[in-house]
Amino acid sequence: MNLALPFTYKEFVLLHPLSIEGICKEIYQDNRNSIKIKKEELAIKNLTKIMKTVIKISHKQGFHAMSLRDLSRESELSMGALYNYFSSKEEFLNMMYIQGQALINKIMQESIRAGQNSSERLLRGICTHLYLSESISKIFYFFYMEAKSLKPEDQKKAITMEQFTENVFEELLKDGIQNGEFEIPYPLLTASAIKALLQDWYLKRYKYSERKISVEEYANFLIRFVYQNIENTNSKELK
Amino acid sequence: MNLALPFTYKEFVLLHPLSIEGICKEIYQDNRNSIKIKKEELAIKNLTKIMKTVIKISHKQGFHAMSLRDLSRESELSMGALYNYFSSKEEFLNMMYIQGQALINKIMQESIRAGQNSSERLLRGICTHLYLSESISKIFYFFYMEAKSLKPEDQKKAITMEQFTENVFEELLKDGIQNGEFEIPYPLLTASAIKALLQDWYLKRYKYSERKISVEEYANFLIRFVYQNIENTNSKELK
DNA sequence: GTCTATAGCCGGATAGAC
DNA sequence: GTCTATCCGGCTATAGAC
Repeated sequence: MNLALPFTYKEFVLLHPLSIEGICKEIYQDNRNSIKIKKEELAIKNLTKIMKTVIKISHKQGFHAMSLRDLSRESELSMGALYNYFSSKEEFLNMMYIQGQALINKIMQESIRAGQNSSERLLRGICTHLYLSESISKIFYFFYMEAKSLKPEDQKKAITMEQFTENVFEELLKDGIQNGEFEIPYPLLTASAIKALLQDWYLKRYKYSERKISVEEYANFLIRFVYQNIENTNSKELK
Repeated sequence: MNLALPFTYKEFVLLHPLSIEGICKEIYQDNRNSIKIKKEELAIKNLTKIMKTVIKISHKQGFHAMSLRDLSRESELSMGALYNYFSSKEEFLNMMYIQGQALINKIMQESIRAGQNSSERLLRGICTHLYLSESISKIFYFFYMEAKSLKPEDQKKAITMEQFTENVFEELLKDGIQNGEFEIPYPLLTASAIKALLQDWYLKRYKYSERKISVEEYANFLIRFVYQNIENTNSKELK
C-alpha cells in the first residue's frame, strides 16, 4: 500500500493560508450587531490583536486567570476600548470558540472528501489535521484547554473538536472495512487512538520542537504506526 | 509472543490500595511543621476531605477558578479552619502535586522492575499505569490539567508525570532493542505514542465509561496496538 | 481546633469626557 | 473610537472570640 504523504506542509499552507486574522474577519462579519466599531478594517485589526493576546496570556495559566487588566495592558487597548469588541469576557471566549471550530471543521471535511478511496481519505485526514494544528497550534491548544470554560449551554451547542475529529475517523475506518480496504479489530478504539496521537502533536508542541521533529516526520510516523493495525493483509497480497 | 495481561485490575488494587487518604497521610507526615493541627488522625481526615473537594471543584473550571469560599462550603470547614492545613491556596496545590507524583512514580518503578525481560516489563508498565490512573483517575486528571498552575520554581523542581512516564518507556524500549526482543524504527516517537495513549485513558475517562470499555479491554487493545509496531519478527519466527 | 467577622485588595464592568 | 475614573462585588488571608 502506498503510504506517501498526499501533500507537504508547504503545499497545505499555500492552499489554506489559515490565520488568526482570518478567524477574526469571520468573527467580525458574524457579530456586526454586537461589535460597536463600524470600520471593518480597524475592527479586524484590533480583534486580531485581542485574540492573539488572549491566547498568549491564557497559555500560561488559563483563560480564567487572565484579568482584563492584563489583557488591556498587553493588547495596548484600554479597558473601555475592549468593551467595544465584546460585552463580557465570557462572551469573547465563546465567539472565538464557535468561529474557530467552524472554520477548522470545514477545512477537515473538504480535504477528506477530496480523497478517492478510504485509504487516501485516511491519509488526507491525518495530514490535514496535523498541518492545521501545526499552522495554528496555539489556537488548537487553547481550544483544548478552555473547552470546559465555556458556559454549560454553549458547551452542549459546540460539539467539541475532540468528538468531531474522532467521529470523522471512525466513519472513515468503518467505510474502509466495508469496502475491504481495511481490516480492523477495534475500529472505535482505533479512531480514538488516532485522535489521541493527533492531539499529542499540538498539545506537546514544545517537546517535538525541541527534538527537531518536523510535522512531516510525525505524519509519516503516525501513518505507519496506524497502518500496522488496520491494513487488510489479503488485499495487500493481491497487489 | 505472549501478550496476556500480567495481572488484572482487581489484583492490582488489592496489591496497591492507593487512595487519596494514603496520599494525605504522606502529606501530613512530610509537612508536620507547617500544618497546625497536631492530632494525626483528625488532620488526615480533614486533609482528605479538603483534597477530595479541591479535586471535585477544580474538575469543572480549574484550580484557579475555585475560590476558598467554595472550598470552605463544600468541605464543611470554615475559612479559618482551612488555614490550619495550609498557608496559602497555592501552597496546598504544591503539596498535593509533589506528594502525589512521588507516590505514583514509586509504584511505577517498583512494578516495572519486577518484570523478567523487556517484553514483560513493557506489559507491566502499561498495565500498572492504566490501573493506577483508573483507581485514582481524578487525581491523574487534576495533575495533568493543573501542572501549569504551579509556581514556575516548583514547575522546574517537579519533573512532570508526563515526562517521567515517557522516559520510563523510552528506556524500556531501547533495552528491548539492544537485547533483540524488539525491533522499533522510531523508539522515541513510539514511547511518546504509548504515553499519549495511556493519557487518553484518564483524560477521557467519561468517554470510555459511556462506551462500557473496561480498563482491561483498553489494556489489551493498547498492548496489541503497540506490539504491531515493535515486535521483532525474527525472534517471533524462532519460537 | 474551629468558628465568625472583617481587613484590604483586585476583579469585571460602566459612565462620561475627549 | 478611545480614554480615564470609578463602582461594587468577590476574593484571599487574618484577627480574635469561643
